[in-house]
Order: sequence, then structure tokens, then C-alpha cells
Amino acid sequence: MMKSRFAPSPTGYLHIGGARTAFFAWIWAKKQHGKFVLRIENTDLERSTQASVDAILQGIDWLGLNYDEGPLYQTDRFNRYKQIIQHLLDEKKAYYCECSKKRLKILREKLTKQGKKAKYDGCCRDKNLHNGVVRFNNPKEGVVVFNDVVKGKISINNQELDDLIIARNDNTPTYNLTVVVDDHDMKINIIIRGDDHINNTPKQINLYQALGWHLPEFAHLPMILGNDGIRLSKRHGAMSVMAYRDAGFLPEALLNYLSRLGWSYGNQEIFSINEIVKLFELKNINKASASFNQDKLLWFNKETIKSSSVKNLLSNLTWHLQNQGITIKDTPNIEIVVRYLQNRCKTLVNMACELKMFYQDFDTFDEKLAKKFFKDKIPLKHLLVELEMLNTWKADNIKEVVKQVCFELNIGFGRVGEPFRLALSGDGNAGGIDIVAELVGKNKALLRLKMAIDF
RNA sequence: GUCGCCUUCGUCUAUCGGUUAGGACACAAGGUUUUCAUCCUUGUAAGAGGAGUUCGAUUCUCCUAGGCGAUGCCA
Repeated sequence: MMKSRFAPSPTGYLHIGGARTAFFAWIWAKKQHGKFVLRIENTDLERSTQASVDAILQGIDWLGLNYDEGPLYQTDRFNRYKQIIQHLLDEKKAYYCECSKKRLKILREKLTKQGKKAKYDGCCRDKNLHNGVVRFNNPKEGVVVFNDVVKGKISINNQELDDLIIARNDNTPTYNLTVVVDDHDMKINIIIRGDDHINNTPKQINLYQALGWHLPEFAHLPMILGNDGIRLSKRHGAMSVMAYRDAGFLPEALLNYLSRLGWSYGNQEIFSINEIVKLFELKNINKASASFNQDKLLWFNKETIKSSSVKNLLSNLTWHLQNQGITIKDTPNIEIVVRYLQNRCKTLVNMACELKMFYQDFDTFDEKLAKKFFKDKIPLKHLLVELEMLNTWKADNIKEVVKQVCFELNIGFGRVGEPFRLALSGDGNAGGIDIVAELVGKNKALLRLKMAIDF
């Protein structure tokens, strides 16, 4: 059984980079018919918060990345870590260290000054102490080599590695220890994570070996950089995935875009989630980091909206309608309106805005446009008279009436159509007037025409 | 500083030694259209630099430069 995991630390919301990592791990599990585990890495009691846990869960949920196990919390497993740490101590594969932070700081500075790798000097290694932090007794010689699924062969000399701390002064375990224990205990056999973890991997491999455990596979994903070329992180320019919902993006569009940051399948750009799962290969992931580009994401969103089912749009639209305080009525039929709007809206925020005119009345017109289009009221007056007499309120018939007015006044379509559009919409932001007028309905259309004439 | 990873149009990418280096976003020009938007057509634009291997290198090797990451009692 293949098993992957996403293991965020709850020190902030779920951002774009984390979302892509989660997505790729999720895809791989789906593709292999394996399991996807969500684990919250909250051993740093000072920085972890429940609010962050909630935010991450909300983000994962909105993206639709369902997990088969979890959320598992590391804080629930402290006894297990303690047991492993004791085991390592007993085996002399770990030792207590009482060096002060001050001494360590001075040591680091000294080594850096000498142009050497800043690492612990092993001062307490053979002192047989019983207090302080616990350090892993990392092998002093040899090379750690592993075959990364996306990066290929990576090797790091053990001399570069530190006797890393695996338990803090207060006995709480640290990241490198807990990851290894958890991934082993949870039977994770492929670790998909950001390549900022490459440097941790040899340390973890040494821990696996010290514990006599089988190694999982490693797949390190390239980072996502911001427009400025600097890595996207909580501290730098990374938007919460929920901010993308708020901005009117569809989760499938975000995911499609994220998949294309690093992964490719020939020249294809647009994929359904199922297609990605079917076609995805870790081997086809680029090794280099990618820059996040808002414009392209917007294009994906536009395309996704266009090809989305009305049902899906509607369910994603609900939040936006509430957010903008729009109440849908029975007429016009919301499905028809959405079907009409889906070809012209790039975001759901945009769609909700354009949807307003069909369900909500207004009492004024866009000043600038009114000045331009309501200057001459004659076309509107003619329109009103003709439309009042129109019995069959259908787009085709309405169009005929507009044409008729143009003919009567001997003016172009635009001279009638533009004022009409502004009269109907209030802000001039609408598509073809015939279909819009039909959807708005005869009563309201005539009312708005009168309002425009009096404006 | 040290170590690791990376390097094709502005951006995302294709290319599994031989291509007029392809596609997408953005941008520009033109067209359709009743504003906006959509849509269609066309165009501008790339292998970091230097050695080597080879009949031939974007592709393989090395060096340099640049970028990113790590160097935490963060993850």
C-alpha cells in the first residue's frame, strides 16, 4: 500500500507553496490507489496555534484534498518520541548536552569566521551527562547518498552534518526526530515535500539507519517563488489559499495552475483534476523553482469557469453571493443567468457583481456613462413606447424592436443599444442587450427605462 | 563564509545528441462585436558564460557566474 502525507506545521495559514506540496502528495496517493495522510507537526509548542490548524484544515477542505488518515497531531505522540529518544540514549546513539546557547553562538561565529561549516563541536559527546538537550550522535565519516525521485542522486558528506538536537531542554522532541518516527510509524513510503528539506534528508536518513528502519523514497519539489524571484513563504508574499477563494477563484482552477508550476504533460495546459491524477508522474516534475504568475492563474480561472458545470459554479458562488449580500429570486432562473455569465466572467467575484442587476434594483446610474449615453433621451423614449407594446418578451423580439427604433430614427445600433444597456444595468457592465433584457424581465426593464429617461 | 540544489522567450514550460528550438500566459497589431468582456488571426521574444566529449550539442562532462535553499533548543 502506497502512502504519502502532507505534514504542515501550524504556524500560519495554508499558502500557495504548501497547497501545491499537499496537492502533489495527494495526486500521487490517488494515482497509486494509496492513502493520503494529513499530519500536523506541532512540536514547537510556542509557535503552533489552533487558529493555524483550523486555517490549514479549511484550506485543504476548500481545495478538496480529502485525506484518508488524520489529522494526526504530533502532540498526541510525545510518549512515543520519548521512548525512541530513550532508546537512542541507551544505545549510545544519542547523548545529553549541556552547552549553553551562548557558548553555541560563540562557537558558530568562530567557525564561520574561519570559513568552516558552523556545527556543534561534540563538546558533551563523551561526558555521559543526564540533563540538557539530547543530541543525535551523527556518523562522523562516510557519505549519505540517496536517489531523489525528482532531483536524482544527491550526496552529502557526513562531515557536513551536525550532532543535531533531537530533544529540547524541556524534553519536547524536535522536527528531524519526529518526522522520522512518524513517517516510519505511519508507514509512509514516499515523502513528497519542498526542496528546502533536502538538507534535512541526510540527517533523517542517518536517524532511520540508527533505528534500523527501512528508508522511504524521497521526492523533493522545487520551490515556488514570488514575482520578485524570492521564495514564497509565510513571511514573504504568499497569499493564503482562502484569499484566492475570496478573490473569486475556483479551486479546480487554482489546482490546475499549481500543477503546471513544475509539472507538465507535453503542451497541454488545461486539465481536470481526474486527468492530472491519471497523467501525473513525479519524474515529469521540473527540477528548477518556478515563479508564481497571477495573470496566468486568472486565465486558468476564466477557462475553468467557461467549462464548468452550472451546478459547480452555483455551489462555489454561494459564498460570494452571501459575501456581497445578494439574494437570488425565482426569476430569472439562476441557472440560465449563470450559464449566460460564465462566458464573460474571469472570477466569481466578477460573476456575482454582474449577477446583481438581474435580482437587485438600483436607484442611480454610473455618472460618467450617463453623461455620455443619456444625453439624448429620444432613443430611450422610442424604445420605451415600442417595448411596452411588445407581447413576446424574448431576446429575438427585443432585438427586432431595437432595430426598429434605429430604423425610425435613422441611427446606428450603438446609439440605441448603449443607452439601453446602461439603463438596464446601471453600470453599463452587461453583455448583449437582447438577452440581458429578456432575463431582467419586461416589468423591470420598462421601469429602468423610465428611470433612465427621468435621470 | 561553508555545504546542497538549480539555470530554455518577461513568466510557466516542450525537447529523451541532428528541430526554421514548439506551446501557453502576458504584451503588440489587426479582425468580429451594440460599451466592457468574449472570440479569431498575426507578431515580438529564449538555450547564463567558458572549456571539453562528439561528425554534430539546448541536450552529456567539467569550470565560472548567478539564483534559491540550508547552516535554529523552527518545520
